Amino acid sequence: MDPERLDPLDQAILRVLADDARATFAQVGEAVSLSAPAVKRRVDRLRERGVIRGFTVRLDPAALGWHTEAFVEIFCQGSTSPATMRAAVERYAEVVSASTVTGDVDLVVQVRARDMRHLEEVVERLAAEPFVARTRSTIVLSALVRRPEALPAPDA
Amino acid sequence: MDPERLDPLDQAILRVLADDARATFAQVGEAVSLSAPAVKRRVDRLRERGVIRGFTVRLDPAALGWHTEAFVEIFCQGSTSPATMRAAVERYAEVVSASTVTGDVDLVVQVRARDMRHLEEVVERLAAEPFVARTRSTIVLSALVRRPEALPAPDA
DNA sequence: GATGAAATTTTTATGCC
DNA sequence: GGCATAAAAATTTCATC
Repeated sequence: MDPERLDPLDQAILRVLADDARATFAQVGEAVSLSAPAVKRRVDRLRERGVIRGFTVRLDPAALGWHTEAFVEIFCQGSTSPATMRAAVERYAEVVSASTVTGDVDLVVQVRARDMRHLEEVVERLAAEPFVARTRSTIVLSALVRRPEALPAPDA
Repeated sequence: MDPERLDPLDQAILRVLADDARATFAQVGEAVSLSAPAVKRRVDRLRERGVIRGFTVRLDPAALGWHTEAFVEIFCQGSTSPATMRAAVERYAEVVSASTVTGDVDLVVQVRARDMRHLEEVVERLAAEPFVARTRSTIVLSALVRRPEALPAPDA
């Protein structure tokens, strides 16, 4: 799973790019004491290795019309394969994340909606999926921390 | 909250950048039928407006040493302010997201850890926070969908 | 095996229409 | 918003440690 460990320079580069993925190679290089070409070569290699999956934009959900968020816990009927759950849930533009979990709940789906009315509609659609026995929703009141980007793990 | 609605061109640009934030303005322009300078002006404006908060890198958690994930539900003693919760939870490098929620639980914290041993240690640290009465953890078995980037909301 | 300096190509950033 | 241009950055080449 860790074919080659990331050296401290790679980690530093990733931290800079996590903060600003459009920083120039020269800027990253300045932060980590490396020349622009050296940074580019390391970034290219991190992409080849799959450590870097891509680059994306961080957007303000509210500015895009998403004013409501919730965790929808789903209890499945009988045994449903993760592949089935995934295929179903993937089709929802409103689904942020979906995870199978331990415990009495089978699936936790994080949903974004325009408003309560929209959220209700999404939950109803989810509840109507053939493998869904029952749902339980928890509304997000306040998003205190949102840090989706994985950073190099702190040392043990 | 929506000072000016995003027109379809802005939405298209954001979708391209969500997929590849390092695409050149010319590439984005080709996808949305606009010249490179026109794209740049719109992107600059979207940043000024705060719709675009920044650019970041998508990394493979496993390649970085994160092999375990969990939802830790936290019950608070008495009444704790969101600011207090936030300040506490923010200091954890392992915290991906934290949200105050409706229902019997007060706070849902999404945690990433190197392994079960590390997760246990993080949960113990959280449980020892002064405002925490009790925690309940749910381990993520399989991450079916991970789509952190907010995209333009589908029309009503 | 990885780096830095220099040369070349491409992109970005601006002024103008 | 497009076009043209100057400035900056990315990318390639090449020599070095």
